[in-house]
Amino acid sequence: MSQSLGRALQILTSLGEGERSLDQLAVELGVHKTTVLRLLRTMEAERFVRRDAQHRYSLGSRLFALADVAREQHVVRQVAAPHLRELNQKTGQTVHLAAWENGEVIYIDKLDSVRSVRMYSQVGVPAALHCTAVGKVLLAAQPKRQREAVLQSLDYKAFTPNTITDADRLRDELQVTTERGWAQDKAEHESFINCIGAPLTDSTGRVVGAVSLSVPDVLLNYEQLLELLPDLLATARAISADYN
Amino acid sequence: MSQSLGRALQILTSLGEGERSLDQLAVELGVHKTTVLRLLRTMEAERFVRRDAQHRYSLGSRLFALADVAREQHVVRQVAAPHLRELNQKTGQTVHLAAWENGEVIYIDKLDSVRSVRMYSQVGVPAALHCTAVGKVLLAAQPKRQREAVLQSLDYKAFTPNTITDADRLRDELQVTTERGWAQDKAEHESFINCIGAPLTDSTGRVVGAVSLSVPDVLLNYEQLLELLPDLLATARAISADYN
DNA sequence: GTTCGGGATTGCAGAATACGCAACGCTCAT
DNA sequence: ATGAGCGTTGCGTATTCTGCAATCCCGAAC
Repeated sequence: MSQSLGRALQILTSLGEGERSLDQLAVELGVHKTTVLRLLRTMEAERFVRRDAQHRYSLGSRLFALADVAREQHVVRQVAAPHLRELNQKTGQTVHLAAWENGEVIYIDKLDSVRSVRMYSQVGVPAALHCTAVGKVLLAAQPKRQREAVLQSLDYKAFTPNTITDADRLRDELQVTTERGWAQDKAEHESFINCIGAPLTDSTGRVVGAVSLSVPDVLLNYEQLLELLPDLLATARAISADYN
Repeated sequence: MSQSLGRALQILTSLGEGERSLDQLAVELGVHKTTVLRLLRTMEAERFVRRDAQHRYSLGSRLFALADVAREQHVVRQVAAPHLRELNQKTGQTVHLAAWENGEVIYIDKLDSVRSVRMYSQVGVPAALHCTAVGKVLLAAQPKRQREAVLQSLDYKAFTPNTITDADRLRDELQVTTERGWAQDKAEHESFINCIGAPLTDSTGRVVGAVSLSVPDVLLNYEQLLELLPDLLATARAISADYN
């Protein structure tokens, strides 16, 4: 592992939370100002960070440019996008697209509900594995070894009273998920919000992503949400079919 | 300057053009595979890159997450956004927002024309300084020393027959720009596309950005474009006023 | 099932590189 | 004027990075 690069990435992450001055960053990383300065210089030269007139640093424009491509490059996203829009319009509810990345489940795309009820998901950020529909779908699809490893290492934070908080119950839940072909989240992550999620597969049957519908209780109760299941599954199938 | 960090940024830039394998990257950078591997590992750990099952590397999700914040953070963009939308809707033409960053002019935001005539600008990417309205506005606003330095170092690439190709003529043009308070681009960057641009100032009068309108000749000739000048200037004033 | 080959990965020793110290400079405020 | 608070620079040291060579892994071909 490269030390200086690691620190540089820390800097970027930190700048993601807001502007910083030179030694604010030095203190945060616990290194000498000089070190931070040299890293910032390097990143500034490539426009990964920018420095304003008052010598405050923030994220640079090369980052937007890259991010736009990164998003587009995501093959899953490309083929899924039109179908997600359709599902979003037909149901009027919040639609999520997520993919397995590097031992985590990451939200790749999000289409908000027409009634903008705020949800704590964000594109590019990892989803909890034990209490989201997409998390369960993707975890259930992992090879046994990896799945077990993850089951053991999760911290099972209880977000709501319904959250599954131990490996055994989650293992059972994954089993059910695999068998019926979709996952549920009955207010396990956010109180009063239920979700259902389905897997996306490539031509070989390998799971490459997950789609989900999220609906606040006040709009539809869980049984009413289930009436949208056929739409969700149809969307998942359509995306999978497009995904040659 | 940090060497390893520099190489890491090169890797990211390269991945921005598409997926790469380990030694594709090694060849591209002209370094040993080991070196590339260590850098990739570090970035993978922070989700700046991801690796698929076939060991091909691509940009990771941390990047989207950061970019979203970066864009929002851009103070200019925040206050400008609603006004730009308004200008875009009123005129129906392509609107650009750009800012000075680090010796370059970067497009921060772009709202397309309703008639989607394609333009070669892209958010996050630098604009040419000698042949775009935003470039002229922002260059004209730089302190003399820096302005002169830039004037000398530009390469004055001739994109069209109208492009200004030497420092002296550009210096005059900047002079005019400053005096009348707005800049023109009469098909200097793309043939058949004219632009007008105006500066955004903060409360102290310092120029913090530029807005421009771009219209293809087939829709409006230059004189007709000038009829939109009051709208452009009004928008620029409104943004500047909001920018406390 | 075995062998082959391409690519990824690891250990290691040498050397370039990044590190932190300390001194300097700059700007702003008192 | 004077000083405080930051940012910046030069430089010697040793830590970190580098590239080589050997090894491993995985899939393909026989």
